[in-house]
Amino acid sequence: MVTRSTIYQVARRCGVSTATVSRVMHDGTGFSPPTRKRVLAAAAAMGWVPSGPARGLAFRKTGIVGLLFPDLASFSESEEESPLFIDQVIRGAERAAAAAGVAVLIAATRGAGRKLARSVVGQVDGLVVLARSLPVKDIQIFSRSVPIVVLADRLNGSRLDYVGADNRGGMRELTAHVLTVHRFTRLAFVGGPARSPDSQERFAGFRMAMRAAGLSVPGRPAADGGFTEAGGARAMRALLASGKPPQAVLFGNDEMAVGGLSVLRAAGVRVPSGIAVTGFDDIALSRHVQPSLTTVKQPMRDLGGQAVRVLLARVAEPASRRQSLVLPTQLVVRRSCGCTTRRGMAA
Amino acid sequence: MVTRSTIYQVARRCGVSTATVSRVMHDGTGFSPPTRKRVLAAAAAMGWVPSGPARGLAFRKTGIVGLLFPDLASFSESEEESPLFIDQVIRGAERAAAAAGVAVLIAATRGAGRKLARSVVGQVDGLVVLARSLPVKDIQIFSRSVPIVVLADRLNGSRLDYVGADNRGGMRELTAHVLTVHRFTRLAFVGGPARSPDSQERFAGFRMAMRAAGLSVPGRPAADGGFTEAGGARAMRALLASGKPPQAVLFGNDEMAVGGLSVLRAAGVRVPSGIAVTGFDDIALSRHVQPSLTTVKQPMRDLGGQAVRVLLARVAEPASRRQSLVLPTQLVVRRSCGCTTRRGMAA
DNA sequence: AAATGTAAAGTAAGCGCTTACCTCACCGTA
DNA sequence: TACGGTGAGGTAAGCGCTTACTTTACATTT
Repeated sequence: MVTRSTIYQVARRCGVSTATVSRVMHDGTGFSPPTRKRVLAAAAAMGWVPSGPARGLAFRKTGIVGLLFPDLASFSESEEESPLFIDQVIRGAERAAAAAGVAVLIAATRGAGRKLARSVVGQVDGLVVLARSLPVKDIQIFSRSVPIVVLADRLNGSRLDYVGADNRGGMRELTAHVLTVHRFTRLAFVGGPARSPDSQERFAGFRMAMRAAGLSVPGRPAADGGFTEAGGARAMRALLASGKPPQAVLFGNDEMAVGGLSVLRAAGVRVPSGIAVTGFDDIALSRHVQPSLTTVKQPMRDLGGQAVRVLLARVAEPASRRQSLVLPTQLVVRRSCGCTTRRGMAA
Repeated sequence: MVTRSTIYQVARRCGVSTATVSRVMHDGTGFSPPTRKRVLAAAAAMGWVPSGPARGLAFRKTGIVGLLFPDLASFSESEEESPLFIDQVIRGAERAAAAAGVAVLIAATRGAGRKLARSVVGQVDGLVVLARSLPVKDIQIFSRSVPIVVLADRLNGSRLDYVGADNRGGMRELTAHVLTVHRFTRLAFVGGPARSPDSQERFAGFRMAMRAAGLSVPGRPAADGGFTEAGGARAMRALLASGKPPQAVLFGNDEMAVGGLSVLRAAGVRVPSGIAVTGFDDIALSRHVQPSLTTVKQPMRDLGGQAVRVLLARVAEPASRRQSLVLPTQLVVRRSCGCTTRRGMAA
């Protein structure tokens, strides 16, 4: 039978008051060595574990940070292929949190997740909200109760801390690579959801590079692939069907690029000789597809880690200045763009 | 400034008692429609979010389940390649939990994680302990405070609920495939850590199939690859160096197999024509390596999900009978064993 | 008109822990 | 001998919420 013993029971068992037990447990002062020993022994014998809620109430601090994310997985085509992005973020967050001695409470806000989200908010010292896992309105509301840092897909105009990757710079660099190294001139950019700031920023980077190269700059992405593999495939099919296909297709993320690649394979178009392809994110899969995918590496784990660090900093210092952290991305040249370099060793 | 408002403040604002507010919030009875409206409005206006700790204390239930796992990642060679196993487990757990309206508290118990583990125990209604993330002794101790289900790598002789995959059956089936379909007779089994029940069970399955085929049955694995990619590579090198290499190498998990494959590639040995290779787990990577890996699919996500379900069942019904759930595995035939089938479509 | 029932709302006792404040015994010192 | 100082340890007031038990005010019933 499981029964939590309380500090009161421990106190009784060794004939002291709860205050003394509490003091011993906190390595405080106000007790003699023998007493300490007795208390420790009793606690161990009873398998006492302090009640989180009780401590939380008394301390007004739970030692837990929350991580809210959208349930990408349930929208992905394959149940099995996990959208590594969020897994990595979780890991990074978990590590940074563990380093500070706090645990991470995770919850996906699939659609009607408001109730769960609320309960999470009530339990944590601070919250990391990944991308659009929560309506902006709720983010605002909840931010009255706990510190929140927005991770990726920035909320423009908000006063909340932000951590994200340099989408614009990354895509600019990638585009420039395709433009200058491979000398393609007819590029198509496949975006994610139109209102996603991430997608917008990447598109902006694409435009910057196009403009810098003196090429005509499209006003909008050639297609919207919704950031999913299936969407990428759809977009690719559309591009193939459209009279004169581009020389290179720059996908807004890797998952779409993977979808695009399989459409090209099915259509008998060789990559990169027929059409070059690139992605964004550098998910684990990217180095293993054929041909391996040229992409921009998002420091996913760092994103999670930094988000938690920024969060904890704010928890410790609520009045500190707003932080907005833009982590650098890194161009990862593999085969799909036409380079023959053998970087990013294929497995 | 972030300030949590309390139920007391909400009560004052609309001139009722805290009891009334609480009742309204719980959709209870004992208040008039107009009162209800006032309370709701006040709560919304103040952005009130119930305090988790306070509820937890009062209810003696937090609505959180914990998931403890070993920090595989920090031991893996590459920082980037994530050991998908645990990511999937987390996802499965998160989903099952969300379906029941509870959140998941995760924490890796890297070495000195006892303190964090303790605090997790204090915060949750129940705990899933993945593999050997906690010393058996601690599992026992903590199980006096909260229901615990052991996930994978069973604790033999324990009275705790258990959820795991059919390692023995899976490996038996795989071995039989290699034996009968491909007619190899010189097989080598590369195990994980010697004391890992998972590894032992897989080896047992291997032996069963060998015995059934009338072949000589080794007393111990041909090598110990520690379940890591690097360990698998080491093991493969050892096998190559050992005079007469086997016709097929059955790795105890996919990560080791991947390590083995790269060693073979580097050594110029073709797979499967030179040496056939198989894995176990079916991590996402496996279908993308060259050649794609024949393996046994562990229902990783299900494992996490079922673990949580079993846990919640026990939380709801502490006295119910001990559950021991062994989930079926599934043979996934790809190219690395010599089959030319084109199942498990390569990406 | 008194008795009874009922819906609405308040009172206050916890839940398990922390901690400010207090008591007590015992020490050294003037 | 009286007194202040000090270390050990106890008391009890919260922390924010739930809920059993009451109270109050009417509406019904006899």
